Amino acid sequence: MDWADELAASVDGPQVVNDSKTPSGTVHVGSLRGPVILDVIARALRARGTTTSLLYGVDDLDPMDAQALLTPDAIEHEMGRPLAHVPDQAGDCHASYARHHAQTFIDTFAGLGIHPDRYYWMSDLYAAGTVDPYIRTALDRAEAVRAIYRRVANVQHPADWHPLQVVCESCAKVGTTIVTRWDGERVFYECRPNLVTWARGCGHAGLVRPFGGRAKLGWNLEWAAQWSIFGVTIEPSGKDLSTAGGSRDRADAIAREVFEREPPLNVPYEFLNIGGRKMSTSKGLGVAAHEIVRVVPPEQLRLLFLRPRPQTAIEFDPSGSDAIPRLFDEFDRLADATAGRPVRGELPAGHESVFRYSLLDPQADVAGIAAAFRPAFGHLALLRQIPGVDIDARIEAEKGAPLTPLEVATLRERAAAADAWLATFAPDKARIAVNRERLPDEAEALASDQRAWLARLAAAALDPNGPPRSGDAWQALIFATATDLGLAAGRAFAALYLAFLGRPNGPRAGWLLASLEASFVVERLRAAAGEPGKETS
RNA sequence: GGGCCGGUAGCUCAACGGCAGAGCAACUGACUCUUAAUCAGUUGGUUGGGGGUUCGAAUCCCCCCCGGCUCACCA
Repeated sequence: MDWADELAASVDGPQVVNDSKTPSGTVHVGSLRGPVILDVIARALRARGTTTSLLYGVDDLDPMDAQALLTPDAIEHEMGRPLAHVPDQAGDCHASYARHHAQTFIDTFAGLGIHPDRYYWMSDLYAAGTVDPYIRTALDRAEAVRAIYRRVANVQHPADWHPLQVVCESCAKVGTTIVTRWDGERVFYECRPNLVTWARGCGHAGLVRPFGGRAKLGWNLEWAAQWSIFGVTIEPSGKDLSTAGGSRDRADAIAREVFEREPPLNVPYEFLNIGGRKMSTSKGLGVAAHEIVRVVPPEQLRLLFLRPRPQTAIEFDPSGSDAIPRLFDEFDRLADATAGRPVRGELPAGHESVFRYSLLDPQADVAGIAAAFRPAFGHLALLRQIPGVDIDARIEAEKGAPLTPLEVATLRERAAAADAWLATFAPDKARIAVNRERLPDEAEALASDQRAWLARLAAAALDPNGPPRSGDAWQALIFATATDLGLAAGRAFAALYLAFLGRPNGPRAGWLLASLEASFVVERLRAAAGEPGKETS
């Protein structure tokens, strides 16, 4: 964890770490990198004893622009209105659309162990008059703001443009209005039908005191105002904002030149790419966000996001790959190292921090958690596919002692994740399916000594006391018959897997056979041996 | 067009001025209850290309190639 600890070591004095988000819709997994980085920075600062507060803003006075999330008849009326004023479409008792969607990301953050000291709502700050001084300054210095836009972003606003949008007194929209005059107390604004493509203004014009929530600063100015209001010292931002001439450059310049305050330290971060492409559920590229959350538990997801340096793009391609099992393995390796168990291979720099920051609870008993027994994900995925396996008993046997409550919880979490993985991303080679219809084509590759042994096993299964009933019994019979014929155990097992699974390896064969009906097993053994199967009486 | 990130073993990545490494995969061997386990070992590299700085460059500088993201309207 070089990056967060280094960052924490590079700053002096109390720190205010901030981020904010527009509650316009659901949160997708790629967008969780920012909050994780934010949280890790705060934890790293606190680990050094730095007084730190972690803030998260809800930009709920931003205009509604997510058409897809509205009912068709609500689009004309709601598009362009402040999110805080749009009714909750879900109708589940939230005061507004903004409250509803903000709640989903607050819940998501909490699920990832991210608990800001305070959530603040821009609609509240505007209503309370907290933003008014910045509105006044921005209007007084509108020419300076326009100059910044020209210089920094090469954006040429009209000479009468002002960095403020009034909530229209007639139609209540904020996304459609433009301010063209400021007399020191009131602004003149127009609600234009065609100012933006995604919402239609009503044509109203008026003169209004733009304070107390009746108007909203432009995005870049609102950002800079937040910094001044809260004394923000560190604020990460995604590459979409951190690009040259982008929002962050503009907000930085506005902070310095208009609000006369040094902007916070930026920690630009890259995104999460799925298979080399930006994760996008809407385009059908990559993977739906909610699926990943089901397959990757919170602590592994934190690890995924915090292990690389923020400015490094994360390539994550869970589909048909071992990326997810590897993520679990890496987590377990870090746990082993933290617990003082021997670990193969190299460890990342500052691996203790990487593990500690991956945990949900910042106050967690790191040593105790690291020492806990964790079943390997790939192994668990295998066990989940074998019928009749008592997973709890099996894992407990592997540990060699009763599982603690924490270990049981980990096992449950991983078993669920393994099931979800097998149902979605797992490569075919990770899936075990007994081919019940017919002998797999791959069984043609069986050698004559293997076929002879399969016939022998089939015969042995029928005499003298009927087929084995347990995995142990099958396993014993497999070894006994193979030894009789002088067949190496490895070749015997390979023959079984080819006959039943169509592949040269598989799960513990005795238990696999025990999970199937004996008649089917015998029939298949004979078929694979080259004997007629159906005709056996 | 501007910006950012990346290109190192088959895959995922580390090394950030001092002998190019790990995990996984592959391959070899061991193991009579093991068969995706465990253990031991092996293979695998012109660090995208070219120049420069340096006693020494994957690492720093310049140019180029490739891949990706992002901005340029709004937030």
